[in-house]
Amino acid sequence: MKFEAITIKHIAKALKLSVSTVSKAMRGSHEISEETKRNVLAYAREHNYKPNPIAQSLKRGRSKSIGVIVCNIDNNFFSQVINGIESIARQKDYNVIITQSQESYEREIANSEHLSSRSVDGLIISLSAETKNVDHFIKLHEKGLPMVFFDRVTDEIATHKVIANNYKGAYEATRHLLQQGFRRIAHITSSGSLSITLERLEGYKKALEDAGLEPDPDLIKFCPHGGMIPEETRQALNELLQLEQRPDAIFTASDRLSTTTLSLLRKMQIAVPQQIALVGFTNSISADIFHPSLTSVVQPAMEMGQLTTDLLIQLIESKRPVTDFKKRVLDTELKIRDSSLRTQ
Amino acid sequence: MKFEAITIKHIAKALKLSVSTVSKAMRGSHEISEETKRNVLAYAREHNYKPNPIAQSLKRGRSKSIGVIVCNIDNNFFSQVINGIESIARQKDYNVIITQSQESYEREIANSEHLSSRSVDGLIISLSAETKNVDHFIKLHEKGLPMVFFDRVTDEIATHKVIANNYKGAYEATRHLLQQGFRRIAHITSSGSLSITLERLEGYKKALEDAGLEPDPDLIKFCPHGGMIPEETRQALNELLQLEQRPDAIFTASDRLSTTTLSLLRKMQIAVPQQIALVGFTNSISADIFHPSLTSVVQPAMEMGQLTTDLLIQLIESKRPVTDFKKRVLDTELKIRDSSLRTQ
DNA sequence: TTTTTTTACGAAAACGTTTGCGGCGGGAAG
DNA sequence: CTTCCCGCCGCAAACGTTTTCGTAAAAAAA
Repeated sequence: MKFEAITIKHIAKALKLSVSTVSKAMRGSHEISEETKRNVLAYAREHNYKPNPIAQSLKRGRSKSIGVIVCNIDNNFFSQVINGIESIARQKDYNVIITQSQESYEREIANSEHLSSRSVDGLIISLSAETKNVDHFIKLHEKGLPMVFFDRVTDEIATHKVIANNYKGAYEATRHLLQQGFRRIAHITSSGSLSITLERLEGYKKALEDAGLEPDPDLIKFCPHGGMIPEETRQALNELLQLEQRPDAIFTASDRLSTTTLSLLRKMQIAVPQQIALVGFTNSISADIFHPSLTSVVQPAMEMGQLTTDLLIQLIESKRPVTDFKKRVLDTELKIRDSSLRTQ
Repeated sequence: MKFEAITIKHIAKALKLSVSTVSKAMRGSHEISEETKRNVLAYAREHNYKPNPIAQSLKRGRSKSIGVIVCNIDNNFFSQVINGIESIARQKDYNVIITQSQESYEREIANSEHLSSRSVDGLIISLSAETKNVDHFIKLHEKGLPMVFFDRVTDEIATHKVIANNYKGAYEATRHLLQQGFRRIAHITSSGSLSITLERLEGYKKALEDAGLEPDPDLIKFCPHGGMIPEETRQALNELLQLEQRPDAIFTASDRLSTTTLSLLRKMQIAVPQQIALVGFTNSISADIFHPSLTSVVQPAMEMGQLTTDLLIQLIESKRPVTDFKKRVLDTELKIRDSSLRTQ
């Protein structure tokens, strides 16, 4: 099954012109008479001519498409980011090719190779939880492939980055729990190799310290696979619950960890917030109908996607090599709901 | 900023061969000696040669990419479907280009034009709620562009379709409410022009009739924009609540409608299921931590995506025109949770 | 009128592949 | 000693563009 489109040749033949003339007319070149341009444009419009983007790509050496590597889209934070990416890309006539690493280092490498061999013009990346080594991206970056990181970024590559103010977001979340009177606040977080993990951890610790509390390593649990393996989260939670001094609140560091933790607590019949309070980083659109409604640190996901894409396209379209790289930090918002409120 | 890759020409020059020989060697042609093949393959591997997919596309007239049009990915049903699409596409070395209609007819048209002019080899489509007319797809289909519909399908185009058993899913959901003793069961659904809407509506009505109840038109509310406009859902719900005989249960027909309805009921302080019970079509991974946990009709979303993609690729790669089109119907699963349980 | 400039267009190469065909050399068959 | 065949490889065209360069004819300047 094939589907033949009209080409510049057909127009040339029909109008008794050369292909070059038609091409120039289509692009409004000054070396074509107004009359010819009108004729060509009219014919093109009438026959719904669209230049073949593949031929254009081959000629120009640019594909007008950008690749995206995220851990997974089945998650409100990332799907909102992608909404933002798409809106800008579309506006600037770029295609978006989305791939998912599922938090796997190997799949991240496979995706980056696939995308670059697919000749995307640039890459938007949020690292997988398993990733400890970014050589695969360094190699591509050295070859000149523009890339912008968001959310889970790396310091090893000099390029633009867009992140939320994770430190501040975590600080505020923890401070809120402290203000509510909780004292043994645990932290369930993602892989220790992720930038977001460290930043959020710092915010959490600082809030404790500012309240005169010493961060307790026993209360900090890492999930190396970012919660993609449910058992991982279950174990982290179990370890917390079996401490002699059980935590009275938990601060979870990502979307998936937050929902999984809430779900587990519910299954274990542990009342939230009466027995354990909960605050989580999440962009879930349903956080207000959770049981209990979940106090959340919300990231400006859509805006992050838009900003990231803007920066990437700037990079792609810049004539001269860019050396001035920005790290844009966007503020989060703490939405206080029931899961973190001190009862009685 | 450009990023030069190694081409067949470089290999040819290095090995003192012609480009055609290299090309044939790469593809294992029988008219090339084993030794030459070995040399070429070795050199290619060593220098990490990857054929330029754009040049291949131009030559072959196929782009090895498929376009997807869904209403929006910020929704567990669709993101799970896309997971399924991606897994098969990747496996068969196709790219996936995702676009969102946001339930808008105009954006759906714009997306279909954009994708087809981007020379995708085929289209995967779930219609927008606003769409009443599918001429834009008919035109593309007549030109020979392969397409497969899923979820929200149309009878006007003869091609493969993949849907859930909406009739049965709705029937079972309604019957479950009836078995729990509810009698005035309302139905909040999407646009009346959508296939899923009609099928679910039929299932709902049939269950009522089988229980000896007459479907009451006052209890059936349509949301022409599929719930993308929150006000729409609010109004539908308000109208139901203001009936002289208030419903004692609601059956919602889509992911977004379900979560929005639950959220509204909560804001209005209407106890679920005590005052009004709720069952909804939803693939939300968080349905079990909703307040109350939401009884859901779950669709096999991932499987639907996989099946759809399989069928599309069959269509794309088929030598002869396909005339035998299938409509695959997959069973849903009713997950009974708290929101539908009769209290006392 | 002759020369120069301008206008408007066409020819051809190039982007990186794939593929039909033609050719060269050597061994087998006549 | 010819003829034929076959294995192996290169030439060139093609996919649909863009772009450089060349060149007619018309217009302007001399």
